[in-house]
Amino acid sequence: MTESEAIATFQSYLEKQAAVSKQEFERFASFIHVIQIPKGRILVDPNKERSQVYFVAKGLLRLFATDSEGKEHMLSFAAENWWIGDRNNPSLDKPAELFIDAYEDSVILELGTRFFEGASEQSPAFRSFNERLMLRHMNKLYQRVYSLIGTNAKQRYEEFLRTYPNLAQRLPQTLIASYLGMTPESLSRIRKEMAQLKN
Amino acid sequence: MTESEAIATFQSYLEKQAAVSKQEFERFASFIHVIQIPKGRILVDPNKERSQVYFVAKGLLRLFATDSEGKEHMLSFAAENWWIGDRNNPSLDKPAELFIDAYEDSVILELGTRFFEGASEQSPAFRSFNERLMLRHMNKLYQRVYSLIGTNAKQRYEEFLRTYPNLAQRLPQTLIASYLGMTPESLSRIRKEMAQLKN
DNA sequence: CGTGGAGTTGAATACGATCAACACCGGTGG
DNA sequence: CCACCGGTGTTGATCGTATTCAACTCCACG
Repeated sequence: MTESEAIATFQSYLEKQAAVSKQEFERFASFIHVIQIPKGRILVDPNKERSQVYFVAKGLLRLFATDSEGKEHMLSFAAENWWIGDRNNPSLDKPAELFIDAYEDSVILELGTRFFEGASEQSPAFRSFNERLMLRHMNKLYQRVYSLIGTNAKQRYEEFLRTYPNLAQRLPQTLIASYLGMTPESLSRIRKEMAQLKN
Repeated sequence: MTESEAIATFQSYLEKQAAVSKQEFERFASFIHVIQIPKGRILVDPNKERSQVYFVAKGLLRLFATDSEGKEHMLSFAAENWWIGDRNNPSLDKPAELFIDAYEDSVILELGTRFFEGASEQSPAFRSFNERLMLRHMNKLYQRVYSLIGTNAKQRYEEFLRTYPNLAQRLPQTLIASYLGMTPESLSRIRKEMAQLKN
């Protein structure tokens, strides 16, 4: 995927989802920075400060934290037409460090403060879309908190399948398990049990 | 606490935190609706649609979900100078229902879409403060997700004590336990263990 | 007083974690 | 072409953390 294809993807996304016109888009397109990133490469780590918001044009990124023992915990992921990033307020103060890396070869758009300021000024439609997006994001997080404090491992996995049916195939079980707060072994057993009940 | 004291509290909060001037404030103060709510009263329930954002001038509110068995799960709470609400996108689609109630006698400000639109138009300072507020809120949610998927019950409680030292005294253990995704019995044992280690 | 909610404690249970062995596959290099 | 390897997932056995159920204490409040 070329840079201009990536930008075109983004433009069409904003046109459809946010009702941002082509003309408006062109006024802030210069703040966009396209990045090609190969599978496995780390995009953001807590040492090298370079924490922005990213729009995924192609591929799959993940946001995770490592604990004191080096174990990784999936906080978030993003495939095509999704956003990811810690939106400039990094750090889970704790003994945890935030990373973003590419789980597949990806093409992403790096969007900094200047982009958001520019776009919000140039396009009221973008501003209100961005606000709605953040609200939706917060609601998803509440949903996830609820399922973590209120349901067991099997229910969480079932909800995951309902919410992200497509990603369930694309992500390895290890990552899904981590996202859901369980071990890969547990997830494997849950899947086995579910498969048996089908008969 | 009188209505005008409540509004004055809010005004002074916005002045200090958001750099909103008194003059600006007066231009959108008319969209504010003060509510006195006694301990135990339900403010928002999934049936009666009346879901806004609330600013707590005095008292303590909690946002919780009930599951299919009627058990309550604490999603959030708010004491003085905090915000609470599901910001107009209700519903954890699931078999869960969202409620907000007063855990203490409270005085709160009801802030609807018209308030946010008005304030953002009248005061750029408010708009940018509101955006920062949402970012901070999202980061707190990520922090909470991390502690739920990455740490055990004791660590979660210790983190809670560090993050909300004041609320730890004000909230009954039942609610803290629910907030942290454990049973009251477990929390009780954790506290016992911690008290013994002190000696 | 007496009643009910909150917290504590104990015993038994269960869910999920851990540790370890193995199967399966896709890719790499001899 | 096959042998080997590492990564991913599966399965079993055991362990441990947290839940469940139940009884009891302690207050605050009527």
